[in-house]
Amino acid sequence: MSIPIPLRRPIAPVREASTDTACDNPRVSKPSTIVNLRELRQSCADCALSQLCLPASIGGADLERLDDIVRQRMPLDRGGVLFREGSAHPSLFVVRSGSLKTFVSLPEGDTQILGFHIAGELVGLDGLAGNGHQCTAEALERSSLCEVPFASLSDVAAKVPGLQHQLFRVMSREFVREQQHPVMMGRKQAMSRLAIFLRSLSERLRGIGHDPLELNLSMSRQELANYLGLVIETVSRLFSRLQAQGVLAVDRRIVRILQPAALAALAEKSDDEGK
Amino acid sequence: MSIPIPLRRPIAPVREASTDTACDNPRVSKPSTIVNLRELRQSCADCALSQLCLPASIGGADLERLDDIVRQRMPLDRGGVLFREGSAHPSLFVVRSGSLKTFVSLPEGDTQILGFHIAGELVGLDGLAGNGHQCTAEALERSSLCEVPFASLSDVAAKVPGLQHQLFRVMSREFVREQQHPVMMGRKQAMSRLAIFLRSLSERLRGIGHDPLELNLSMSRQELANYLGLVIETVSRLFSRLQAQGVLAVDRRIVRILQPAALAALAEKSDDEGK
DNA sequence: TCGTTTGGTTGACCAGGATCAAGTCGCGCC
DNA sequence: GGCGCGACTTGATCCTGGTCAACCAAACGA
Repeated sequence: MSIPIPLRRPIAPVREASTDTACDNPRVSKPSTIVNLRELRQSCADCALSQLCLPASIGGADLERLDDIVRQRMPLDRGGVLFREGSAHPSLFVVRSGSLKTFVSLPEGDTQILGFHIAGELVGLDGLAGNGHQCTAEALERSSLCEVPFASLSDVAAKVPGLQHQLFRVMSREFVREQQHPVMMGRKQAMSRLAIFLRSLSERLRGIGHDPLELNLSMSRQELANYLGLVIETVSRLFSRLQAQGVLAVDRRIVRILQPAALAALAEKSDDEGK
Repeated sequence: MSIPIPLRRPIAPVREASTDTACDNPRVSKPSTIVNLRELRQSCADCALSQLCLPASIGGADLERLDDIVRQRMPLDRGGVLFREGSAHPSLFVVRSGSLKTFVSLPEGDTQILGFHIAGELVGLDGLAGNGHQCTAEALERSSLCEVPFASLSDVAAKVPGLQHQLFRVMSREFVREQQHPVMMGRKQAMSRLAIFLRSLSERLRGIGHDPLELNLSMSRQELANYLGLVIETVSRLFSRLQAQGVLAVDRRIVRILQPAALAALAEKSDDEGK
């Protein structure tokens, strides 16, 4: 099954004010992709995501060393590519606002989406093994990110033990998150898969202070189906069924969870027993 | 779908000589689970896996600091549990010989196998996020491992930049390996899934110097089916079909790849086109 | 040597989800 | 407004893989 990759918009820096919601620090005002140190330090210290991100439990002086190497990227528009499979000079990215997908391309022209990434989540861990990035990361909507070139990160982490430790923590956190994907795909009932996905997204939104019952899906049905290992028609039917049962209120990509308990039951239902 | 977890054999240390094949260094001779420093240093330096493992590109003096914290575990028998979901004091493990599976338990009593791990591979990355291990690791056959308590590892990595770097590399390597699981599960044709698995295992065996065409499966059909997101009968039928087509020679758990090209074609066949 | 057990294979049948094919809706554009 | 397009929905049909059940064979113990 192939996903038609939408045409890429140019990735050139955009100048107008971004629509970030997760952070409320000063806007970048220069066309450069690297803001000056003063602005940056402030951004890490003030960032609403700092507790989820690298700065967590790092003191003021050490935080400056981190600031030295963190680059704040210009916002990426929908379809903008953060990195591609095989690209050298890998970086670690933290999503500040918006959302991305990561995917690999398969021999016959198919793709497999590996994950969706919302604010506070790391992207690019696959690039640290020394062979460049192993997947492609693309924005699902206008998104802003912080970039940490891996080479510098490694250096600074060696000098700042707290950062090293936190880096291990967040890497492990992403590793565990990734493990949820095969758990979901292992379910043989399509309904379970969707329910697991919705609950997981709901929890992640809660983690960044959003209403966990109001899901604003940034991915298309096609992308969601691909991620779930289903076809688009099945996903569409599942949404309709959940809407008919009163579990969800679905309005295009806006999904409201009306009966969290019912959704949980669907997610946990095992494959064999009572279908 | 539930996997019946086999009865655990006692995990008590066993004294007789182990059957390791990957390493040919001196056998542990004391009932203690920690061998003395002299023996250990030698083991890391001499270990056939050192290039895949943490010592890679670490010099003599630094290697000793690593040796200080690496514990060589008594071999685990089939069914022996390395760690369980939720267990505190997480460690990183490197498989020296044998093989393990990692899995999570699901609400309704089901399980999902997350991966099979052969010599040279890391197990336990899920435990570094600070909430203990998030899955259970169990030996599929008699296996020996090296253990690195994460707390000490973190300390030493802070002092040995080369180790820190190598640690990032191997973590990323395991991260990428893990990403192959959903790629495989995303295929809708059962045959593709099995073919992808067999090829991947074959490649991993090649990486540790084994014959890549002679697969000695250490997991049961049940475990394999669970990993692939299929039922045991389907897996059994697939093996029979591949045998009938002359692609494989299957004798219980010994699988010989007779037509690597045919297997590759099956693995890469996309879901839509031609069947 | 024979039961017994455990793991695996094979067959018959069925159903859930894929496929194929029409619609429908929302939205930008002229 | 009306057109056209892409994203999504819905229906009808088919087929792969799940289910249920019987069978087989290697390993083990009495």
